[in-house]
Amino acid sequence: MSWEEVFRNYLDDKDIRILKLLNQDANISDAKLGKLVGLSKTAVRLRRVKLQNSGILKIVGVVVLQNLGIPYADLLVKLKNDIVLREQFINKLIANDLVYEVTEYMGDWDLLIRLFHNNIAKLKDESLKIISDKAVQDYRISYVVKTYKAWGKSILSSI
Amino acid sequence: MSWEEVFRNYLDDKDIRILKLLNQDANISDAKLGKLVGLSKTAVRLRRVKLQNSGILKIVGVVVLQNLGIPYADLLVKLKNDIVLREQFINKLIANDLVYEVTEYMGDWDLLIRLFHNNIAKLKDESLKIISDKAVQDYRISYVVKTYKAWGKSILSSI
DNA sequence: ATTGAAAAGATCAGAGA
DNA sequence: TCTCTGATCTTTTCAAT
Repeated sequence: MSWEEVFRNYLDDKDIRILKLLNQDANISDAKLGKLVGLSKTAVRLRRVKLQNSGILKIVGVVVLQNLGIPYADLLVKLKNDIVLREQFINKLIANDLVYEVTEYMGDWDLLIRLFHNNIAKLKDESLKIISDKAVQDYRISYVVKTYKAWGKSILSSI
Repeated sequence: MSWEEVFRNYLDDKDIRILKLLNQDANISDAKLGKLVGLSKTAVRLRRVKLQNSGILKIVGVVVLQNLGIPYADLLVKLKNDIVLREQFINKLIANDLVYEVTEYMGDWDLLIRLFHNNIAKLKDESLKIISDKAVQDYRISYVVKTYKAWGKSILSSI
């Protein structure tokens, strides 16, 4: 079962190929994309811009923390049943520069929070600071050893 | 406490500014970066390429699953203490197109696996298939409701 | 889809620290 | 030795047709 087979429900083959090629190499030009996909560069351009405007495709400059040697950790958090507190807490997380990711779950845990810091001691301090918020009911900390794959692609080999 | 203060231990000010600007907008040109940072476009280019070659910076075309309406989930997995089984399992995950992320932890859980599929039923099937591997000792499934922030930036507003 | 002007990308020899 | 600069040439982008 592949990428294409899932995305086929949402996009046509040419859009899927464009996404796949841009996932492999975000700097590929519209002209090259066109040759590979079988469209004029103008047509590719229109499709690409449409995908970007709809938020399906994002070209992102990502700092790979593990290649810098910066330690990071994931917090699993269970929140109290207070919508206002919950919203304030999430907004605080989004505004916090040291928070790399915030994902909401349905299930035992409410949030996954990924954060980073200079060293493990500071990482723990920041984690404790975050979970001391009154919106938090329970939590678990997991320190990251290594990320093998991210954004749908292996990040160990190649660019 | 900010981005810059953490990265200062690893990079100089100009590299940090380049990373930050590219994180905000991956399509900014070397010339504009140069004006903002105070370098010629050639100098910016050299720094950017160096950051990319060292794996610290990646410019990635990302498919934003939630903007496509594709459901995804995180599996927390505890592995058995068998190095060979463990390695085979991780390699299988990396090769699996439906697996979006694989992160290794130190702690109660060994792996975070993020995967996606057409619908929740298939997502569950694929999850069960993955955790039926003989390397797996225990697991938890968390379905994702929403991702607020990723790659160090809010993904709800803006590009 | 084609065109043309403006912008960006890529390369290089030489300056400067 | 390492980094920056400015000149030059190629390619891409982008809007108009």
